[in-house]
Amino acid sequence: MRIGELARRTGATERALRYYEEQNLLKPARLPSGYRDYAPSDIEAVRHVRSLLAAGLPSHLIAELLPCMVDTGDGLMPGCRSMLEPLESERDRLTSAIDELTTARTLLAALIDRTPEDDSEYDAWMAAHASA
DNA sequence: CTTCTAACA
DNA sequence: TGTTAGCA
Repeated sequence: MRIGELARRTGATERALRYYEEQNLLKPARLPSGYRDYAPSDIEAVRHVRSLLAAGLPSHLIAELLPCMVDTGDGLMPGCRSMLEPLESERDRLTSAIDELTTARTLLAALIDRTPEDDSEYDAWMAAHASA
């Protein structure tokens, strides 16, 4: 399939798809016309790329990882065990990021819940906090 | 009409 | 990344 169809089917822009190729994340064949010719399996590959890129993984790591995921429901393909260490690092980085986001969300949620619909209780609040 | 490369009021 | 120009 050509770039337009892959873009439609993945939600990625054509611009992004060409960028992925430039980053060696995808290596579409070329039609005699010069148009990129993507394999059906690239649909899933693009989904993985978008997810991992959004999670902050460096493209070079994703580039190495993709071929390790090909044709595997779960684990990495044989010969990809060297990816384990960097992947564990990314996993831990995401765990920390999630913790920080959760803390921020909890703070915002509390502020929102404690805020009255209007300022009708403003005077009471002032009285309760009057210092001098 | 679709895709391509290159480039940036 | 968007977007556009100028081709094929």
